[in-house]
Amino acid sequence: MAKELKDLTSREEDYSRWYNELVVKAGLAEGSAVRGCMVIKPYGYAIWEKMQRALDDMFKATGHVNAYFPLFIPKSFFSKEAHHVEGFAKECAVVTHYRLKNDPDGQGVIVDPEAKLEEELIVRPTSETIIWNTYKNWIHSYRDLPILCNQWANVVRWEMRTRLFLRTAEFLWQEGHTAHATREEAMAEAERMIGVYRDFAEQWLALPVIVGHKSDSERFAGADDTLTIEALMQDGKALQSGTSHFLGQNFAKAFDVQFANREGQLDYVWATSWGVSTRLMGALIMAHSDNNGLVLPPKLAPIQVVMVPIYKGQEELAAIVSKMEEIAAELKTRGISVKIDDRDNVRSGFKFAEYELKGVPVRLAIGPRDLANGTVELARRDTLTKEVVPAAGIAERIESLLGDIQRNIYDKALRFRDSMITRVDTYDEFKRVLEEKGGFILAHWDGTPETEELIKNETKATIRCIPVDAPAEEGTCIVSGKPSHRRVLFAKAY
RNA sequence: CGGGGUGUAGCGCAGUCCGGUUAGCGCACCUGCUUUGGGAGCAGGGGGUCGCUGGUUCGAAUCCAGUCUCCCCGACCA
Repeated sequence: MAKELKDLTSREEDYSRWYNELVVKAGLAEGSAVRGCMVIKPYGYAIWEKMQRALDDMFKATGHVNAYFPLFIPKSFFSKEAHHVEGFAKECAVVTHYRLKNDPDGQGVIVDPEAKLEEELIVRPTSETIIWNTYKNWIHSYRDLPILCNQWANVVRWEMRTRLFLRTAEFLWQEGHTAHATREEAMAEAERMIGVYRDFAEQWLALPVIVGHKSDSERFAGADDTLTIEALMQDGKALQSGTSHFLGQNFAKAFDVQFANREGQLDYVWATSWGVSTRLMGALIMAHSDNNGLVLPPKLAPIQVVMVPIYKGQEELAAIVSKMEEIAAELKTRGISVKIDDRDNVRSGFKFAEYELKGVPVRLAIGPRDLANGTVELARRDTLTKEVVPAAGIAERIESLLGDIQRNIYDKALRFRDSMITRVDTYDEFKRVLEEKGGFILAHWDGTPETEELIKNETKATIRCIPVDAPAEEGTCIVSGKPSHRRVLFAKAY
């Protein structure tokens, strides 16, 4: 039987197809009846739930609480912050009516023209406006600050082109919105949260990221500063995986949110917002998968250990399954999720391939030979290796193996990422590296939007970020030759 | 929104150019037997408003018009 999955290839087009096919075949998500939207299937959603839980814990640990704000935002809210509306107006879904009626001329229903809304409602593309309209009522004194809220929600952005997980019309995310008494406190909050995202990406997704500031032109609409984590995919393209914005007093001024400070004077509050989305699922898939399918970090795998019996006849199966249940019980007391696949309508070889496609980190096979010898066959997904080991002490061994796999996946991604960072000093070299190798490029830039725009138009590469840990280094811009004080990070991006 | 492709069984496709038996094939599914340490074999069986709407015709999956979906590329964007 032919392999279901195409080969992973570095050619851009094929990589796109491979990604899409993998997402569908591994049972993560599929297209929907509505253009640009997706159905997240139970297996994919289970991964998202694990991400949610881990992130939520990290938010709580940094003093945040959850809240919920409306899906619909009155249109007028968008005109209050000029940059914000410019950034989002073009891609919003708009509710204009509130009722349907039977079509008088035939079957089906039509929009009732009588039911036109006086003010249109915008389906939230992000919630800054409605939240700041609400915070206005919550904040009167410095004693009301800080407000540290997070919202888990869906948002809609009517993008022209969509891709499963990476850019869908509707997507799931969390958005934190905080209000502070001082500029310094708000800046510290924005920096703390990008740090939370970096830790989450590295420790849970096993994904190394580069933290930095966005350039003026890539900054969030309405922000004074945008911090980002940038990850590298296996095809050499970058993926913005999370952002944290310092909003200054822009939204406070737009929504007139003032408070009395300790000195009894009125001042506008300082704000941040930060978010990560189901796009992280795309990052997870593209960063680690191989030709056999997904490779999931154990900490996010819905099934961490799968057990496949190898048997002839019902009696043998019963004996093997009973042994497996014994091991499974022991694993469960250690908090490890286990599945025993005792289906008798597919053969073991089929199951092996299927769980590899789904990225299950550890596989245990037990056959009559193992029963006789007191052994099990232990296979790991990340290296595709297997060995026969004693059944005694297997739970402990698996627990430590899961940790090894988590580390190994991260280390592998880190080695790849580091091998794909190239320093260049001329524009010719820049173009050559981009063409032949891809990945991140560190180069000097004169800091002007004109140069940035020119590079983008000529090469499709953008400034992913100005890394926070970039050492001061005198040099000259690769395009204009003007002086530069540090290198910035370029790449083609999703 | 521009260019290209696509839509026929749960999935993947052929058939469309050149209209004409009861619309086929592979996988999956069901039944039986044999198999089982890396995607099993044989035999039998079930499953279709051919994306939707309208038109041409004695007759449309096939021709014409309109419309929608999904995929790829570009612009936009997280």
